[in-house]
Amino acid sequence: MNESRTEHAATVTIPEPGAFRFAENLSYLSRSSNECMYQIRQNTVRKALACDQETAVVEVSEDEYQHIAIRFLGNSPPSARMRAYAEAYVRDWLDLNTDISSFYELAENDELLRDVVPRFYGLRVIGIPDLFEAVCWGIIGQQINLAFAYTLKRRFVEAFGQAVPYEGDSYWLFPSPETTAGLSVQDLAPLQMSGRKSEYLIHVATLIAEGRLTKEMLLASSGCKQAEQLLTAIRGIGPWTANYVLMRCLRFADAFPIDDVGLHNAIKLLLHQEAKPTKAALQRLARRWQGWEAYATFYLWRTLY
DNA sequence: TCCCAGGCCTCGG
DNA sequence: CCGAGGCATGGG
Repeated sequence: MNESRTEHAATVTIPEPGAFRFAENLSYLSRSSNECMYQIRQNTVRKALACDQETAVVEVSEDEYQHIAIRFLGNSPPSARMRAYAEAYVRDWLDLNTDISSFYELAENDELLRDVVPRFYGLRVIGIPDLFEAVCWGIIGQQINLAFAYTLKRRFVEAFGQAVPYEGDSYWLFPSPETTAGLSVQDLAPLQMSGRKSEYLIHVATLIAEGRLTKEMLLASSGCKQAEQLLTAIRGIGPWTANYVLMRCLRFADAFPIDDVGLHNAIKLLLHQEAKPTKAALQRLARRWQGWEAYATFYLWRTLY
């Protein structure tokens, strides 16, 4: 064995659930070369994590026994807290705790999913475990093309986030709500962020920094609809952003961004139609996805890359 | 130049 | 409740 210099038993392994393929998920993670929150290299993904004041860079890969391996890079061994945090983070990120077999069963009888699901077998809804990051990504992505959204996110992260260095590269931690709450619209203008979006970001940062919006609060809702109402009451968060966040961060399987233009385009292309589906057509399609709207949406999005 | 992007808010009917 | 207009900018 050719061991590297990190000798502090700093690997956590997680058995993969059924209907999971690491490569398929890595393929989704690779969709933008402009992504700044992690780096793909060969068959692994590297990312900075922070737990309390402690930071780490981890490399997530798949070992030969169908386990996910989280290896801590760097010379200082992670604390027990950090190890536990990293495992929970990766479980959430890659959705390792969800049994999706009933989604796959449902897909077999669906005119759209019947063909799509086998193409991307083992793909999970990739999460954005941090609430502030998820809301920001939603707001940033409103109304602009995805390429520009990635650019805006990168500028925001590199201007106000924290770099964790490893082997000459910077692994970025997302800007904190506290830092963002202290910014002004003028601070964000040089990033080419619109004034309106800057207001939204700063406002939601303030809510989260003050503890007036938390994941616990949303998870304690009676259901997806009530959680959606909590979110859409916030300026800058409409139905699309709310459902996007509920899907990617809170992991409501029935979250459904029905207004999403990407979803509309995916359906149009798959059905070889001239026009995008009407709202009524979308509702009709989604009736069969009940309880799994988020997964259905994510798989349909996947067809676009 | 024009239109579309992983929308949302405001305002007038 | 519903539709139109404005927002800012990049990319095809």
